[in-house]
Amino acid sequence: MEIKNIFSQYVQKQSVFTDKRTLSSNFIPDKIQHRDEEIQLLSTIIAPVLKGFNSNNIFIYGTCGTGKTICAKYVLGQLVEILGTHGRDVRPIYINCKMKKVADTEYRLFAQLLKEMGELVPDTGLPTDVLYRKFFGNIDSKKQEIIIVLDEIDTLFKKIGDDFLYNLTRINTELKQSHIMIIGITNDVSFRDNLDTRVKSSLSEEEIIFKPYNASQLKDILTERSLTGFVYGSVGDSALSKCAALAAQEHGDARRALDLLRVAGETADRLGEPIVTEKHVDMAEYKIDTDRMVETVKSQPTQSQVVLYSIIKLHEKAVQQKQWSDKRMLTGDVFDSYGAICTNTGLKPLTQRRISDLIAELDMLGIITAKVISNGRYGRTREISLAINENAMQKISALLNERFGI
DNA sequence: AGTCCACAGGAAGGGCAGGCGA
DNA sequence: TCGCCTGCCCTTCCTGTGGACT
Repeated sequence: MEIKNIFSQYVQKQSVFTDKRTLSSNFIPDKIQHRDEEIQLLSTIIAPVLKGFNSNNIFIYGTCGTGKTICAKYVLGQLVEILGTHGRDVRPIYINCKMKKVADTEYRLFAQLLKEMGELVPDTGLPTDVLYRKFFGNIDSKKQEIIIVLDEIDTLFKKIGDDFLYNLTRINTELKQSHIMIIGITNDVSFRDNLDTRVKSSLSEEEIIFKPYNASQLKDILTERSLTGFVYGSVGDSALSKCAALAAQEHGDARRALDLLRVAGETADRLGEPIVTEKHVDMAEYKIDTDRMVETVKSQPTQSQVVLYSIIKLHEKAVQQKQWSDKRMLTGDVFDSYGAICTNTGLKPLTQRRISDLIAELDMLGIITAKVISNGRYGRTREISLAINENAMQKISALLNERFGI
């Protein structure tokens, strides 16, 4: 079919969507359902800012998709609106600490904070304390309240420790005109316990816990969003229930529920069907998992991809030899397989120590599972297995075969 | 109870790319 | 341009570890 025809057919075709943006997990609706208490508590803690008083730092805990980020953004949005009318200067800065190469080191965190304040600094080359001073100078240049939202703060803590938190809170004692407030958002409930005592005491923070949504609450959220996102009557009630039920199984994850509904709608559109049904939700579930995995693998550096490729090759070999149940993949096996692939492709091999770290990273990403086990006198190692579905595996295997296969 | 294996994982340092100031 | 500084990635060296085996 000619491209022109594809486009013209697309334009003529009826879509189930009216406004797809409202089905995105980043979309902030006018009213957030089933989070009244949390929003009220958050607002109460932040409220002193309205009178120019310093407010406490806040830590928001809750599993994935429980509305932590959206509520924080919602409340800050309202605050900025009200403060604007009072002529006060408040500046919320949102940083996602999980973003690789963006805010995953202390240097990058401060570079990102400065960027958000309109000051660009080089990616490398400057001492970190120079960035501190720049940041300090920037915020203290006028009277203002800086509210820094550090999303997924536990990821940054695991990587670089808690010095950055200590430094951020200590800045307040030196600021003459301004004040910094920190809102930390984390999935890790034990996050605070792992902090150093001096950081804990300098934080003086309040805690808010977001409980997971249940299936009925998720359905309410989906119903509300579907009213603005879909053509009236184009989403079956059973499809909404299925999205809610599937997401409820995954720790009440609203993000997941919205993704499922949106992709189910896209699937129905692509098939030219006017109503989104359970069948589309099933197809969406499979597609989301596959796409996410493939994208994650694509974004990995070469060496990580080779390590994953060697794990896939070992897995395929075990399946071929029908030894899958009794043959386990260990770090040593992966390193040997990796070495062979490097030799064949002419790639410079890294050391086993480094490969060990890369295996741990792949585990963190959920592409593989690597469990530390002890085989008694046969040593302590990691038992490795793939954690991706068959469809994703085929796509990833083809992708890596093209790059590293011989 | 002691030994031993195959690593895990921490610490220190080297090499590299890139920025800064003279 | 050059020396010096930085962060980051990686290597090298090392100690620690859990449980099967002796």
